[in-house]
Amino acid sequence: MNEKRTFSISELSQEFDVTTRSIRFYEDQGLLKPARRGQTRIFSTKDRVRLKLILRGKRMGFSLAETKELFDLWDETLTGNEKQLLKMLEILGARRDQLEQQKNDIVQAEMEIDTAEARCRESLDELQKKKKQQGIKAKESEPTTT
Amino acid sequence: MNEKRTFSISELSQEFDVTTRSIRFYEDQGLLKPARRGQTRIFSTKDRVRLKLILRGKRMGFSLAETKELFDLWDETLTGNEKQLLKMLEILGARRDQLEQQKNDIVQAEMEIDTAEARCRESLDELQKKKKQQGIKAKESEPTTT
DNA sequence: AAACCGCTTTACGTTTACGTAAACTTTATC
DNA sequence: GATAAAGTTTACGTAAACGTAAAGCGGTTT
Repeated sequence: MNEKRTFSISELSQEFDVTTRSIRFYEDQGLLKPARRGQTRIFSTKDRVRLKLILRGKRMGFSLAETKELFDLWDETLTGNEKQLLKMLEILGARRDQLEQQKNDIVQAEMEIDTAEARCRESLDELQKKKKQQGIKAKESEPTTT
Repeated sequence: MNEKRTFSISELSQEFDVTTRSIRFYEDQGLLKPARRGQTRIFSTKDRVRLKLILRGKRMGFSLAETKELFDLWDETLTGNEKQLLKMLEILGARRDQLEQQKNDIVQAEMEIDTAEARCRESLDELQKKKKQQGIKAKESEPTTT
């Protein structure tokens, strides 16, 4: 089940198009905890998943600190203290609300893009018409070679 | 049609829950262009709309620079140069793609929240059962007062 | 007139998320 | 065994987005 593949820093770097510097930084901030063989980092599939989550979080506007908070909380949750579990549920609820907000934002943005695009096309059409008109005028005033 | 109401900096600050410092900063960066009566800023409804767009942009992970780029481009677009219009359409298309990506991210996030929540509830249920078991044991071993 | 309020500018400080360079070790290749 | 390639640490630099004083201006309330 739990795949036991491992990854080098450059493999992950390439796969997710992120610099090794960033990956090391994420480790430094406690978001990743790769094993070590001597000095070199060895990333597990769990690390890989977390990296994916980090990047998605960024795309969604989450700071690294926020993402780390979630990771930590999730780890604590696994130990199963009741208070932790309730807090986790609370936070998950908040996340859900946030996602709703983002969905609304997206819908709004899409509508605005629609109208903006429409206006652009209108303007373009008008320009095209003017061009054609000029073309006709030009032809009318063409000197005849006969 | 075009409402001619105006707003003070503190009105906007309160309405959108953003500091006056931020608003001034947005102006400084060229995102807002309020009129002036003497020294004091007077914001139009257009400024208000732009502020709303700025904030939504932030929630969606856009930088101020990106938002400014869009504003500027849109202003230029109004002058109606064909090249500008085409570029605008291109950028709008890119935005659309980005929104699609964000939608996917949201769907993924929602799924993960679902499973996380489910696990939390399972853990809680188990804890509850254990509590009940202990309760029964406690009753069984209660000394009878008769 | 004094004190207060809201607004202003100027300017230095701070946090986040890396970039970049230097110098060093480890691993692979010829 | 030299040399390149990939990895490492250390450390200083930077851009973005404000925060946070400090000090001044223009009304108005007492």
